[in-house]
Amino acid sequence: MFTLSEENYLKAIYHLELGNDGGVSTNAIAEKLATKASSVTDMIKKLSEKEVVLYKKYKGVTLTVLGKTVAASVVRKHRLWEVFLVEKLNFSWDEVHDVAEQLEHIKSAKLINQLDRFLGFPSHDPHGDAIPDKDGNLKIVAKSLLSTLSKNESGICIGVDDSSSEFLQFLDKKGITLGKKITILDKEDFDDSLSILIGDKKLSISNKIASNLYIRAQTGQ
Amino acid sequence: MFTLSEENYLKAIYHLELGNDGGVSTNAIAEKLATKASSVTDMIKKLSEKEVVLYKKYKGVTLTVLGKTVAASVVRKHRLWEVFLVEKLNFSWDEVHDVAEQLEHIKSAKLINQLDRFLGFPSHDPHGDAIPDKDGNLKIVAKSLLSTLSKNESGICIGVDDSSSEFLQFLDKKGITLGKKITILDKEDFDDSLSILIGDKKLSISNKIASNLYIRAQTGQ
DNA sequence: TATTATTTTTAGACTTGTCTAAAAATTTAT
DNA sequence: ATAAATTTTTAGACAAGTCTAAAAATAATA
Repeated sequence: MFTLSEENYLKAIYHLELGNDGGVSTNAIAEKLATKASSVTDMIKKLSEKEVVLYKKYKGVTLTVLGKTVAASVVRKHRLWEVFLVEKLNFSWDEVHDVAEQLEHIKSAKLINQLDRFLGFPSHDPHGDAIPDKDGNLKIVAKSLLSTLSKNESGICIGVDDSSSEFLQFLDKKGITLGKKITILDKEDFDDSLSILIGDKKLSISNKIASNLYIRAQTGQ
Repeated sequence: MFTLSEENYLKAIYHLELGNDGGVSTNAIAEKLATKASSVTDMIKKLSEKEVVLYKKYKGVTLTVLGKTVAASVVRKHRLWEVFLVEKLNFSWDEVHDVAEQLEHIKSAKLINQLDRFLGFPSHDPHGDAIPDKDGNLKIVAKSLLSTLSKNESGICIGVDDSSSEFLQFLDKKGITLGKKITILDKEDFDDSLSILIGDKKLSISNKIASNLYIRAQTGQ
């Protein structure tokens, strides 16, 4: 069994590993968890003894297979609860994170399996992130940032990179939601802003926005 | 804000106060929480400083109005989650307690209000216990133990006193569920066992069982 | 009422998870 | 390649919540 704190460290390392290949640094973990490097070192030693991370002094950590399984299970719970909150309890997608951070630590295999079934075995959370299956495996979907598409290309909006409240609320306001088709009408060389078609609406969005939206590229137009 | 541990103490005191009138003793709390009297004394001091209990050395504790509100809110959450688990996730009534013990500590007013709405504002949990409203008030229903009824009297089964897995599973096996009408056909003087009619079935139950079942007494038969 | 038994509190210690400040190792830059 | 900057670790401290063992207060009994 793992404590709440241990689970949070494992989850942080899990997310950081997806970005970086190779070991995750002490400082990176400290920043992610808003804690101090010395605290991270202490916890890493504990996790290392529990054989969920591989640790060499000054060389950062990597998750073991066991560690990855535990972390994925926490992520799975987090994302399933997010779906529950949005689909069943009418939370908006920018309100779910803090509550899911708490719910992800509830320990009950039956609870999470039944919740999964109750929700109809969803594959993605409200932000478009894939939900790990019972064994911790993720279905990987080829995705690209909207900012990398060229003029006249189009794709389906499948997720966000930044999921801060501000950004999500901005998207709501503009009518940009998961599953909608987006077509690049024009690209401005000056500031890399885009003119896009979403549904039947024409919008102008900055490069910053376009660099935070994931698109499933479409074959053909 | 209250810690998980503080909430558990407040809940324990809340439940003990409903039984005893007057102060709740250190030992009673220790037994309820399966901890040591010395730990209870420590925590009581903390709760006293936070003004959720009144404490005089050697004289036990009582909840303040604030304390009662906090405790009732935890109980409210516990019971709403129990309803959720049974109604939506197909838990049986003997499986819900441990999970609800965890879920009751999740902090989010919106979560619990929306859950309440989602469940259709239930008034009772799966064991027949009333669910406190937002302000912590309980709807009090006159109830009597089945063992106190006389021959030919009847009533609706509305709750259990003992809610251990064993007892609940026993009731399931016998087909005794909340809402069913029970009529006393006969009472055995020798061992106080009862012959009852439940639905269209005749059953013989011991006094121990009858002393753990609550009945809403009916006017007339 | 004096003595015994029980309950409650205190004192000191331990664990978990955190912190600050300083030392050690590693990396970067001159 | 040596010095400077950065990262990481160690050492020691602290708060929360718990424990054991012993002392103090209260309750029960003779």
